[in-house]
Amino acid sequence: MRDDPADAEAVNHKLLVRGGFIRQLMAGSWSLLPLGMKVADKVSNIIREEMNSIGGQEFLLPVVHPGEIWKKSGRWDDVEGILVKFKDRRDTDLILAMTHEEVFTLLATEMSSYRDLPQMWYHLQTKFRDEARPKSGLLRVREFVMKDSYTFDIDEAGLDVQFERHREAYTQIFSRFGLETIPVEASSGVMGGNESVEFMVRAESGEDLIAVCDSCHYAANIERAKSAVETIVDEQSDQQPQRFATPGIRTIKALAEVGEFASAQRQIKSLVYIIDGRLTLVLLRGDHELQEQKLADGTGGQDLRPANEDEIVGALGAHPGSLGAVGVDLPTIVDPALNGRTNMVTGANEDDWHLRGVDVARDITVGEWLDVRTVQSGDPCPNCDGTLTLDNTIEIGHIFKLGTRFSESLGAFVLDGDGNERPIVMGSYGIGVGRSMAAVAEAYYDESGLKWPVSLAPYEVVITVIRPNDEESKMAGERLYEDLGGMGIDVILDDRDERPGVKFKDAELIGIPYRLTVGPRGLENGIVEVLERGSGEASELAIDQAAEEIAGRVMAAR
RNA sequence: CGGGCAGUAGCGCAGCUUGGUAGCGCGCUUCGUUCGGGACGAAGAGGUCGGGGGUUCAAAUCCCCCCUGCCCGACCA
Repeated sequence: MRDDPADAEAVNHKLLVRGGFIRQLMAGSWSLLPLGMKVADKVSNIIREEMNSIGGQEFLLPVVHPGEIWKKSGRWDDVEGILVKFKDRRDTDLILAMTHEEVFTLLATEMSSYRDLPQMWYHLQTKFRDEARPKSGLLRVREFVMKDSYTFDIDEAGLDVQFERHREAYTQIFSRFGLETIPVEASSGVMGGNESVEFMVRAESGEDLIAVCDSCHYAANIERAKSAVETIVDEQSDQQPQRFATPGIRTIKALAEVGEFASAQRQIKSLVYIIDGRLTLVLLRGDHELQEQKLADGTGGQDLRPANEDEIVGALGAHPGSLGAVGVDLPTIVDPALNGRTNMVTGANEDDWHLRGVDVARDITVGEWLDVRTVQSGDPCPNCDGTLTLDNTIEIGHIFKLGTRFSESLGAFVLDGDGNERPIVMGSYGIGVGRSMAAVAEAYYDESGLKWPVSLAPYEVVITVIRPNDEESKMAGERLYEDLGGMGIDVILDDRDERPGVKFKDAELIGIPYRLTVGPRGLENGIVEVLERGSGEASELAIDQAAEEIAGRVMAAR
């Protein structure tokens, strides 16, 4: 294809489609073409090598599962929405696997002794998640192949070891992909594990924000990131809160314009949430944003949503824009950035009125201090004196300490050395194959097309025969092809009867790392030309040494 | 699920306002001339105009319903 597909926005989408790697079937669903298949295979094989090297054993589990085991694990109801459920001819509930904890755990029930542990099992298998909004080519899809591994240990200490092994293997895998990953603390979400680390790659099209410290190693997903609070010294006020009229003012911004005393930093933002059915006030500094995931994680709330207007008016007697917590007897969660603040401004729970002179400690009944604010770029690091910045990233791997949720619900117990029955302690670890391809595409490209690293390139070398009708050129090209192939190099011969420019453009679009140009002009002098796609560097090699020299370079770069 | 944009040949697009039976570029086929960075000429092939219904003598074009894709948001193991 000469043109980018019109409906593509993301780089990986444009170039992978244009270069003939993938084709779309429907939203979030892609076919791999032969070129895409070759890259996917290389991704998979690198993952296999590294998984095997840390003691992983490869399996292959089914994609369609009985609904029953998902009911047992509790996920049948937990993940409503993206989990696809259907029935077979016998009216049995079935699901399409979105991951494979249940089935692997079921297999683990065969083990009965701590002597069978530890285990590390993995497979590369299709997952289906009915995402609300697939997008950005292969970055966010509904059907995809994932390497997922699962570890089984007698105790937390064992889990820690396997978790660390995965962390190292993942770093190694991604570095072989040519990607620099940032491991970040992440929220475990519905999984409820106690620790999880995501591997993030910086990319403009990434949809995950992470906070990274510029001086220490602190890095965390925005859903979890913390920041230190800069000290703010307020003017003291001995006065009780005073009402003042604020007709028509409904936003922090509008209120801030009333005067310096009401600047956003000096306002208390009052949000109303329904957490597991309980109406709860959440207070933040005016210029801070709530991080809903932190609220969910911090409260352990399963079902959490903003209150609607009726609920708010019913509970507080005013509409959003005039809300406050002074004198209110409701569960109240307060962000620590408000700790010790005095002389603040907040809503009076009466439309068009606010309060000033509010002293948090004196005037507000704090139910719980909980860090629930969203970290902003420029915030101080929670660990050191550094400053946090926010980066757009792609999540290409995620590792979880699962604990015993699945082993307990599905009955995977073993006897320990003292003869006591104990639930197996589990971990689960995932890498998306297609997403890895997309992330690499997003990282390595230019205006001419893709620039695959040698490790993932569909072909390592392309031999471009300028004039395939010229017998000498043709023979030289074929000879090189045979020689390189014989040395185990992944090589393709472009002897199509096309004009040279067409073949050059195609090689660049597809992103093959080395191009050997064979033409009459070079052959006269006994040379072939070498073009490195990555650097754009051109050089010449004697024809009879070219194969060996290039093979050497390729192998060094693998 | 809410908001926006779009669906016409394999790809990129025009035509729609003002109804008259579909066009351009690239690609494709054949022949010729070419041949070191997306060649040129000539002759061709290729279309249920996303689907259904309606209005009309007549619908790509007007009206109604639906489907699909992309982007933003909500959502997100």
